[in-house]
Amino acid sequence: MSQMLQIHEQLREMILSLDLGPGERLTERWLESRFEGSRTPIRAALVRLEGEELVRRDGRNWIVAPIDLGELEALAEFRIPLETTAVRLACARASEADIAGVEEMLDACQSGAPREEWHRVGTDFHVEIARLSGNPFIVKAITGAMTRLSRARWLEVWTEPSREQAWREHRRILGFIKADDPEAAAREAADHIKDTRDRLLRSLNEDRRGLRARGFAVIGLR
Amino acid sequence: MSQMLQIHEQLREMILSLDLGPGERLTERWLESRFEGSRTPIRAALVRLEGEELVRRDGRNWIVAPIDLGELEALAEFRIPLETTAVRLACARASEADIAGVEEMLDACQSGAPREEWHRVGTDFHVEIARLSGNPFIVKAITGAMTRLSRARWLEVWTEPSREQAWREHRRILGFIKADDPEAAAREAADHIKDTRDRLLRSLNEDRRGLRARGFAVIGLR
DNA sequence: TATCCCAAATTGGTATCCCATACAATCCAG
DNA sequence: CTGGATTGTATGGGATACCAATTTGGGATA
Repeated sequence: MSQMLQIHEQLREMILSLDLGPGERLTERWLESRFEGSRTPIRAALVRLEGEELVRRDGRNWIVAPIDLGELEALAEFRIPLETTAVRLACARASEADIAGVEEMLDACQSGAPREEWHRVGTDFHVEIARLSGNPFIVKAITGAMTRLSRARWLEVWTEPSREQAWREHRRILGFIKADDPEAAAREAADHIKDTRDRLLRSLNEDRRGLRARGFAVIGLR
Repeated sequence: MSQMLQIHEQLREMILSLDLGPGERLTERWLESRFEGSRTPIRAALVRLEGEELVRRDGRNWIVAPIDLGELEALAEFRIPLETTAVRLACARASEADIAGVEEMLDACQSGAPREEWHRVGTDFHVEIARLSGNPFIVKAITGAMTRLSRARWLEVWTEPSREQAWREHRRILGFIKADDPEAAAREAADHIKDTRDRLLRSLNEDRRGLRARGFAVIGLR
C-alpha cells in the first residue's frame, strides 16, 4: 500500500481516538518525523483528511478539526430522515443472511467488552443498517455523519448505563427490520437518534469544564 | 489565492462542463503544461477532486470520473427524504427575505437565457432551498448530490420543454414554501425529483448511442 | 521594567529530482 | 510469420531544494 494511504489511515485513527486533541496544530515537519516520510505523502494525506473534515486549515496552518458540539442538533436532524429511509428500505431489501450478519455483530459486543469495542460497534451498526438499504449514497452520508459524531461519542461509551441503553435500542431497531415492520423500525430509529442526541447533550452539561480541557468546543451549546 | 485552489477550480469546471470527457485519462504531466504549474499543486488538486469523486484512480492513473447513469435511481431515492425534510424546515425557518432571494434567482432565468444559465439555476435552486432549512449537513449533502447529477443534467437542459417543465415545478415548490404549507411543499418536491429522474431516463433511452459517444456509461441501465 | 524592533528560525507553497514500475514497441528465435 | 523475451519510455510516488511569509526571541532603548 502506498505510503500516503498508510499515513492517512494512521493519522485518521489518531484523530478519531482523540490521541490528537481537537484544535491541535499539526505542522508538516512534525508529521514528517512522526511518520518517517517526506512532506509529499503527508501533504496528500492532509488534503484527503481535509476532505473528510477531520483536519482543517487555520490560516496557513493545519489543525485537527475542533469538535463543535453545537452541531449535535443539526446532525440528528440530518440523520433522522436518512436513517428512517434506510430502515424502511432495509425491510424491503435485506436478506435474512444480511440481517443475521448485523445481529452477530451486536451479539459479539457483551458487557465485558472494552470501551473501544462498544464505540466501534455503536458506529458500525448504523453504517451496516444503511448498507442494508442497498443505496450507496445513503451509506456514504451515514458513514460521514457517524465519523462526524465519532469523537463526541466517546462521551457516551464512558458510562455503562448509556452504553447498554444504546445497545437495547439497536436491538429493537434490528428486531423490527427482522419482523419486516418498516414503520415501527423507522419510528424506533428516529427515537434512537433523538435519545442519543439527548444523552450526549446531558453528558455535556454535566461536565463542561472537563470537556473543554479535552478540546471540545462547548460554545454555542444551549 | 493559492495555485492549488485555482487549478482545482479550473479543473473542476472543465470536468463539470464536459470539457473533459468522463473516463478520460489525466496525466499529471499533461496537467502540468496545461496549467503551467508544477506537479505539487496539481497533485493536491487531484487528491481534492478525488474526494469530490470528480476524478478517480484507475490503477495508478488518474481518470475523469465516468458518469454512471445507473446511479440515477439511487440518487433520487437519496434526495427525496433529504429534500422533503429541507422544504419542511424551510417553511418553519426561512424569512420572507430569504424566500424572495430564491424567487429572484428563478425570475432571472427567462426563456431566452443560454443553456448554461438554466443548468446553473436548476442546480442552485435545490442548494438554496436546502440552505433555507438552516441545516448545514443537509446543504452539504444536497450540494454533493447536485454535483453528482450535474453532468447528466446537461441532457435535461438540451431540450426546451424539459427545461420549462422543471422551472414550473421549482416555482410550485417555492410557492408552497412561501404559503407556509410544508406538506404540500414536501409532496411537490418529491414529485419533482421523481419527474426529473424520469425525464433524464427518458432522454437517455432516446439516444443511447450518442450518449455513449459523449462518455456516458449507459451500462446497467434498464 | 516595559516596549519596540530587527534578525533568525520555522513554516507552508512550489519546483525539481530520482526511482521503481507499468506499458509498449521491438527484436530475435522458432 | 508468430510469439515471447527484452529493452526503452513515460508515468506516478516519493524526496529534496528553494522561496516567501510569518512567527519568535532577544536585546537595545526609553
